[in-house]
Amino acid sequence: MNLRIKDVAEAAGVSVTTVSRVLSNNGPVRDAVRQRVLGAIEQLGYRPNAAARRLRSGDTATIGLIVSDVRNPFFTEVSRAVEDAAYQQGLRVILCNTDENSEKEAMYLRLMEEERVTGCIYSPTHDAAQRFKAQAYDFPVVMIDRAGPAGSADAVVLDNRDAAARLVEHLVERGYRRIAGLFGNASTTGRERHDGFAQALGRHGLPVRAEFVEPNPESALRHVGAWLADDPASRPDAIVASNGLLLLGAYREMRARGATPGADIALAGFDNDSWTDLVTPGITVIAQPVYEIGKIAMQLLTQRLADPSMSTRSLVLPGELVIRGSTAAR
Amino acid sequence: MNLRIKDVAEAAGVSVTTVSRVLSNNGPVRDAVRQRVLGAIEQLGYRPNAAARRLRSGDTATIGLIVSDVRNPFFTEVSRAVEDAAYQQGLRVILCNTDENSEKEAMYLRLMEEERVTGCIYSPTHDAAQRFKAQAYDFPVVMIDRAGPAGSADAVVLDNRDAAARLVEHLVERGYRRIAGLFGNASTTGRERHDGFAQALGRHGLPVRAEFVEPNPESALRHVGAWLADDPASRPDAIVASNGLLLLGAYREMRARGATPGADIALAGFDNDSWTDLVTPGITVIAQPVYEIGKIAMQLLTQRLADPSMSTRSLVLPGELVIRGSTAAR
DNA sequence: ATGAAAGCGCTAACAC
DNA sequence: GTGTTAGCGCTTTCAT
Repeated sequence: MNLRIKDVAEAAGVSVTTVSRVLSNNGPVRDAVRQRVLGAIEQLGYRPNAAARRLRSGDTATIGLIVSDVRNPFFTEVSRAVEDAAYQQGLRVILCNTDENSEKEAMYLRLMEEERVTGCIYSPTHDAAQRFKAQAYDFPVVMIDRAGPAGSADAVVLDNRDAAARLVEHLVERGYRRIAGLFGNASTTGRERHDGFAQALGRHGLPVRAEFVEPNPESALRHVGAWLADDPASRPDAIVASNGLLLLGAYREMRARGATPGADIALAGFDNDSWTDLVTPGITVIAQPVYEIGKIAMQLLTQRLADPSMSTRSLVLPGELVIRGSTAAR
Repeated sequence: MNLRIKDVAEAAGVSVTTVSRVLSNNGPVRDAVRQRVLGAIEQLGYRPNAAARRLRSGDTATIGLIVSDVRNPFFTEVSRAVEDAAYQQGLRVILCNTDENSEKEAMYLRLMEEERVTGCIYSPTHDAAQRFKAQAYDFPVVMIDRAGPAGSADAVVLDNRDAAARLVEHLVERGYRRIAGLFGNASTTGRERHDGFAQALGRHGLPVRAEFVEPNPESALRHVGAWLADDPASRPDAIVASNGLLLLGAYREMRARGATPGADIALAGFDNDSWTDLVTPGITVIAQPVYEIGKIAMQLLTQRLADPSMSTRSLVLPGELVIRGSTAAR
């Protein structure tokens, strides 16, 4: 199958231009001729060479998607949304996992440049987001989950401060007073959620107990373990986790130590991952419109592509507080 | 940044050939010259054009990964394993979700051809697997999770019959007798697991109650709902689900109807998805070596690329029975 | 160790 | 409505 467009042209008795026009469905071709070409393509089993096409046309029809880890259900869903939207528009997706590692991040950004991607959807670590210079790239970038400094790039993010504050309000209303929080140390998101958390506690004159940790279940295990080992009189009566991975670790550690969320200590956090309503009692969470975030990111990208001069936009979506048994009234 | 290799050559005062040699790190270049070229690249911010490279070299360094849905935790993990292995070897990955839809499947296979992928890792629907002709493709294909007819392509799969049989043996040993099974109707895997299930029941002289259904939680809901509505004397006393999605649906429906797995009716199935040991009681499952499946698939692919004449290999991995409370003795 | 030049397969001017 | 041709940016003989 090392057929070239020329072979098709000969088989159909037309020029390569005509074949090209049929393939890309642009430019005038008589219907009879089109059928003849299509027939030849079919019969020979010809497949246009994507690399040649991209080189010549200067349009790669490729978008890059850089996330920390697809195994995080948040990014699993986002990536599916992005891929659905992309393939519908005839765009190909290159998916990269950075593991919150700045070296991988730099390497994948370089990969995007070499691929001459049409655009890129990017979830940067906090440091990378601060340093990010959109002008350094020839393609538009849409940040998701985490934005850089205002105006540095289009972004779609959650209203993190508000969501974290609502979690605190809910806990306070339910009678909890010694509220401790676990926040991811790698992302802007973690900081914003911390700020909303701390401010809300401050409004109630409550002490702020917070840790910034590596955003994985294991680090949650350690910190929650330490908290639970505290003197019962002073240990937290409620724990908040700033993302699904930390929430999972916190839950596991509580169960491992025989603590029932909502009975012994309240537990709440971010991300309505499927396990949170499967366990008993269910876990109170801030649900993010996950699929929508991916979909909107693609829309922002498409619009930016259509009009590069448009001013930078940041879409802030509200989280939804889903109340379950893990924050039962004291 | 519309720099070409020629610009780098001029800046460094060498020929494009030399720059190319430095870029691909092959061919002799004096160290002083190499440094000069590297400096020019760095200073200009040059990035080689991947499409041009691929077109000229004929090597796309790209592998295709076709799965039904990355949101299925099995494929999430597999895809992460494949991507890790691929990027380590300097290969790019194109990920496609077919949703068990044969049109999408055909379209993505065609995409692989146009991309001139180096190789492809593919989880076909049952029908596509039967029809699959490896000779029709210019690149090697490794099937995962589901194999085609013997010898049609390299494959890495679970020992499905054995695993399903062990699930049945376990249930019988625990005192269950009216065992019903839910099996995916789209994949070879579902059939094999059904066969192991049915044979094991047969060995014990037990009746076979099985349904082939669309492999998603919703269809499990319906069937389990119908079973639970049965006359208590004749309704199943144990339910087996042939993959993680069906198991999840079965679990939800049981809880919705107030049935506790392991107390009222036993529940067991495939895929050690994270929720299965979070719920109480935990769910007895066959755990698959998921990350390893992806990793091995890449190894098979790499070896096949190194020696295309090698005879077709099918790697069959054992599942691990993880016993939890959902199959407590009656 | 380095360079000149051909050409990968396609699309887009431009001519007719 | 169709064809001729230049050239996208790179790698790879083949010379030197």
